[in-house]
Amino acid sequence: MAVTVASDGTCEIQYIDREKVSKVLSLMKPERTFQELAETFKILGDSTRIKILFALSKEELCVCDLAHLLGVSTSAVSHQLRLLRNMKLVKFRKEGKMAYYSLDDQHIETLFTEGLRHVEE
Amino acid sequence: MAVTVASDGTCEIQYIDREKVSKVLSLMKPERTFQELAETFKILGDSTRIKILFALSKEELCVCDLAHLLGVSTSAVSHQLRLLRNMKLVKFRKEGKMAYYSLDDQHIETLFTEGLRHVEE
DNA sequence: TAATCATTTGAACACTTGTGCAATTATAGT
DNA sequence: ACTATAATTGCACAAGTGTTCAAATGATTA
Repeated sequence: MAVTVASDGTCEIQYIDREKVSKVLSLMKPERTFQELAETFKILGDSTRIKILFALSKEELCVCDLAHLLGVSTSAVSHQLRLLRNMKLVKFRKEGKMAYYSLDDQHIETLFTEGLRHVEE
Repeated sequence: MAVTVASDGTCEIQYIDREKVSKVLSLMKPERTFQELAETFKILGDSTRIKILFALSKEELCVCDLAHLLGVSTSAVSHQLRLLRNMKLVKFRKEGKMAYYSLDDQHIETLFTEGLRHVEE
């Protein structure tokens, strides 16, 4: 066995169960899938955003309603809404000065319902 | 209507649909629940950790196997494993020099299976 | 046209996070 | 005891994140 270390820090020697590793390797999803998966979860990994999504799953609301509901500034809510909009998780409709937001992806709702089940045991 | 702004930046005036807001308010979960939910998703919100969990859902593996599988350093893997250990998502068994890791929470598996369904459409 | 207000935006900031590096621990073999 | 090695750990640092503040935008009303 060679006794060198790859420049990227990955160990080159050490013990490896080739059989297990190649079996798992064959089961791995493409890199892109894992990245999208991580991105999806990352969006849900913030309590402000979770609360926004939860609230919108119950009712269509404007920015100010959301701000009141969560006890944060409208600016903070708006920044997060933009993120959620870019990820196509919420949509909005303009009515005069107001912007009414609602969920754009009910998949997400089942995802965090599943998460709730996990947290609430 | 008063025209002041709360010190915390929350808008005090602006239009609020009291009925909708109080309805949603009554449906909100306790703060703690949202935080735990966010924490859970945050853990899944990193592709290295996702891959580790995915791999471990297929096979019990040692740190070096994981490092090879993912193409990252054992140090990086170990750092992440500690996180996952602290969150009680993985467990490990020591055998000689090796540490064999496996999933400790199959709930998580269903969670990211659900996530996969969402990503893979 | 002014004034008001809901919302958005950009810049700045403190804070968090993931990884590399180097040192360390623990176990096994010689 | 000495060496080798699997894994862990602490430190440092670049990159990323969430919020605030102030300014800007766009719509409504006087």
